[in-house]
Amino acid sequence: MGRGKIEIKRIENTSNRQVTYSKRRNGIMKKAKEITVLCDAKVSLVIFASSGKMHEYCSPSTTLVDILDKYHKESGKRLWDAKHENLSNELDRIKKENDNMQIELRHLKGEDITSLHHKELMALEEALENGLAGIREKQMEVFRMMKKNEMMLEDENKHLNLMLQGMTMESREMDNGYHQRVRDYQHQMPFAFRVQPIQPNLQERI
Amino acid sequence: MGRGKIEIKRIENTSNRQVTYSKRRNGIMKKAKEITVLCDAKVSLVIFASSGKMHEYCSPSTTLVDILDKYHKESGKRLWDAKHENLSNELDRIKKENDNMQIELRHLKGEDITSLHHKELMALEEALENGLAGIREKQMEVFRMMKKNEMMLEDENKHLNLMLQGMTMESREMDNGYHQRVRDYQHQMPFAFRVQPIQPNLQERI
DNA sequence: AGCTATTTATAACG
DNA sequence: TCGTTATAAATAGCT
Repeated sequence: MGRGKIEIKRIENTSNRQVTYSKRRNGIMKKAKEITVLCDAKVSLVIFASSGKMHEYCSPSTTLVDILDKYHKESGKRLWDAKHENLSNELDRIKKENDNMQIELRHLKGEDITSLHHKELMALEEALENGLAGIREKQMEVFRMMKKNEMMLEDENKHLNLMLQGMTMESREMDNGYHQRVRDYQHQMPFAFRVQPIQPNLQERI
Repeated sequence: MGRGKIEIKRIENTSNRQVTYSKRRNGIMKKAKEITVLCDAKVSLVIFASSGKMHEYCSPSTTLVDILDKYHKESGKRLWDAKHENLSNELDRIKKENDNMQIELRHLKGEDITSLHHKELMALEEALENGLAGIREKQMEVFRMMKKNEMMLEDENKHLNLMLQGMTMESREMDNGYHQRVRDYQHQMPFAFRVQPIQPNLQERI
C-alpha cells in the first residue's frame, strides 16, 4: 500500500525504518481507537521502537491495570510476581479467617444455630455463660467501687461538716461575718476539700 | 475503506459489529506483526471484545511481562505498584475488620472488658443473654424432639410386645418351640421392627 | 513534513 | 462464518 509493494522483513535503511515506524505506529493507534469505538472493544496497545521509545494506547473508560487484570483472569497466565501472589494468598487467608469469626460471632449471638450439633451447642452455652459471668463480675466490681467511693465521700462530708460546725462555734463571738463566708464557700466549692474518686473518670463510665 | 464510508461511532447492529470487530481485529494484529518485523519494534496488543473474549499479540522474542516491565520503567507509571497498592489496601481493610471482630469476640467471651464503660457492658450483657436464650431454646427443641421420639419408641415397643405375647399365646399349644424362638428373636434384633427416629442422625447430634 | 501512486483493508453484500 | 468486490484508507517512495 504505497508506491511500491514491500516485503515484510526488517527495513535495513535506518531512516526509512524510522519513517515507516512512525507512520505505521500512527496507523495502528488509529485502528485501535477505531475498533474501540466501532465495536465497543477494550484495547491496550504498547509499542516500543527499536530506539526504546515507547508509545501506548489504552481504550478510554479503562486502564492498563484493568486490562491486565482481565488478561490475567482470561488467560490464566501469571503476570503477577511472587510478591503479589503472597499478598493475594494472605488476603485469601484473612478473608477465610474473617468468615470463620463472623460465623462464630453469629453463633454467639444465637444466629444460624440450626445446623449445630448438641456438643457444639453445649460449648456455645458454656462460652456465653462464662462471658456473662465475666461481665457481671466486672459490673459488680464497678458497683463495689462506686459504693466504696460513695461511702468515703459521705464520711468525708460528715467530717467536714463537723469541722465547719466547730469553727463556726469558735468564731461565733469573734466575727459574725466569718461564719457566713465559710458557709458560702462550702456551697460554692463543696468538693474542693473532699477525696477524689479512686478511679479517674469513674462517673463517665457509669 | 469498503463499499461505503462509515462514521467512526459504535455500530448499533450487533451482527455487523461482530463481523467488523473480527475483521478489524485481524487487521490490527496483522499490522502489529508487520511493524514488529519491518521496524524492529516490540508490540504488545491486548483486545477484549465487548463479549469479553480476549485476543492478544505480543512480538516474538519478548513477553508481555517484559513489555510491561519496560513500560513501567519508561512511563514511570507504576503498574505493579498500583496493583500492589490495591491489594495492600484491601488487606489493610480486612485486617481492620478482623481486629474489630476479634475484639467483639473477646468481649463476648468476657475478656478484655476492663476498659469498657457501663453502657457497653450492658449492651454486651444483653447480647449474651439473647444468645444464650436462643441456644437454650434450640436445645429445648432438640430435647423435645428426643422426648417425642422416645415416647413413640416406647409405644411401639409396648405394641410389639403385646403382639408378640398374643402370638405366643396362640401358638402355645401348636408349637412349644415357637414361643422360645420368638423371644430369642426379640432379644437379638430388638430394633428391627421399631420405628425409626424421626430426624435422621438425631443420635449423632446429641 | 507533505504528496500521490499504489497497495491494503474492509463495508456491504451474497 | 466465509468469499467477493467496490471502495475507503494506509502508506512507500519521493520531494
